[in-house]
Amino acid sequence: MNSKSNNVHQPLDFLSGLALFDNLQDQEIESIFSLMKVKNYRKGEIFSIDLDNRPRLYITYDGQFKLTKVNERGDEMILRVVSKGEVISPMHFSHYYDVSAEFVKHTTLFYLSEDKVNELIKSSPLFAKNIINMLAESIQSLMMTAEVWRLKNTKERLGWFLASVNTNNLGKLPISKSLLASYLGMTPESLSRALRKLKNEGISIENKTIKMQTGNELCSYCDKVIGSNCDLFGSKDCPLF
Amino acid sequence: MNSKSNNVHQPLDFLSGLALFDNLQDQEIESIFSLMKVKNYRKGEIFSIDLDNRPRLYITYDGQFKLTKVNERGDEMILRVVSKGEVISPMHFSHYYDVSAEFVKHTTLFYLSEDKVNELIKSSPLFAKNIINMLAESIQSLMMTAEVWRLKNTKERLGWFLASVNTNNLGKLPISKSLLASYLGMTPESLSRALRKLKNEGISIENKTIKMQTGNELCSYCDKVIGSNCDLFGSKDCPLF
DNA sequence: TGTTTTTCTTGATATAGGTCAATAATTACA
DNA sequence: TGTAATTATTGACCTATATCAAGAAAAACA
Repeated sequence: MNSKSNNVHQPLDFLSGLALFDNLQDQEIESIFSLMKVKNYRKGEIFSIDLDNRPRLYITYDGQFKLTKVNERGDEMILRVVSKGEVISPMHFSHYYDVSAEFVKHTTLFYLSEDKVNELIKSSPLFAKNIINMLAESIQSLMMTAEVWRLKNTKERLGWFLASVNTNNLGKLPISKSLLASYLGMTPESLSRALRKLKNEGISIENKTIKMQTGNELCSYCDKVIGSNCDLFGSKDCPLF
Repeated sequence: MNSKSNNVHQPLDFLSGLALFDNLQDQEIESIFSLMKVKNYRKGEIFSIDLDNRPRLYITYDGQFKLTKVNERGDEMILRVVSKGEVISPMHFSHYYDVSAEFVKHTTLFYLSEDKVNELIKSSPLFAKNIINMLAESIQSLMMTAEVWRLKNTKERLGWFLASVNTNNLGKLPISKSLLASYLGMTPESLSRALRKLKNEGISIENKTIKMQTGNELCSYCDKVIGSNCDLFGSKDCPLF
């Protein structure tokens, strides 16, 4: 990748902060970085990940996009919202599985070809372990999402999402309400009604920030996976124990 | 593992047929086999995969079980039905994610501890690649299931499942109707009604076997991922192209 | 082979959440 | 700063599928 010499460190620092490069030496990361290509996408742009351009691994250097699947009727399902620092590897999906990336913000992606990734896996057991961890996280997140869709009603789904945002993003909503509705598998109308119900329980959103009356109202929507990086987790005040 | 010397080859042959051991040498598989433990489960038995006994990788030597998640209200969601030859690796789930294995048939599992698996990953890039493939397949299957639940109605869900059984299991239903209903996220009543609608389209089930009037009625419920191992796939008779 | 138990099917009814349409609140833009 | 465009909210209504209850069919058992 050709960058001006004065800002070449910025993306390198960025990469070494990612779990995908955990335990790798700086020079190793640097050599991987030299194999990467960059691509920019404008807000609103859609990029179909199909047979032609899938076999890759993408790293989100900046921006945000949603990974979606659309059926014949035009109904859309959001598989994942991918933000800065997150990795997706469509190279690990079936070659016949068509998904689309729809960019919510102006986005810069770094990518590695399937072959390069597989070479790295072969040559570096540490990198292989990081890839395994990344896939494992993806599985965990898909299982959680499945559970949320299947076993929770609209209010519980929203509560669950807010609880996770509250522990992992300091109460600041990372996405718009309509994107959230779609991500949670409901209409904006239902999200609005769910929000009203939560307001009765002391939970509200004021310009993209979660507000609570006493501060622990969302605990009843938490689970052990999202709660595991909460300050209260496991303490006597945590209702999960 | 201590087996009688005369039937020790049977499980070894079984293991070398698994994708998890692709490209590994016989002696390598043998040495992995010697690290494995066996456990038998009776039909109906439930085994909770939680903090205490999760960090493992399980191989289903024989039988069948469902991997389920239950919520506070007692609603159950089937994440996966695991049959002979299939592998699950709860060691790759979050340590706080509680799932249960409920045995549908008498089942024999082989397992490896998390540490052993991680050692193998470190020492064998080929094994690491196989683990990656296994996780990737798991991701693919979870994405498909999510799509089925979210974007298809009951009739379409059933049609999709039957189409996949038809290409991958020669039209023989691998599970009972009530288990199927639960797997497809509907009640047995809804499954029954969906089946009646499909009968009008020339698709029916007669003692656990799919019957069709002309033989291609299920094609309209197929998708590229399940269709990719169908004889018609890509031909002029395949409606997906 | 008959009897019990389980599984499946059918009909009647209930309900969560979708759709449609109108209005309100934001945000973008000139 | 005002106007247009977008996004969010509310209410009325509708529909797919769950629930409940009864009966039929199939499987298990003795």
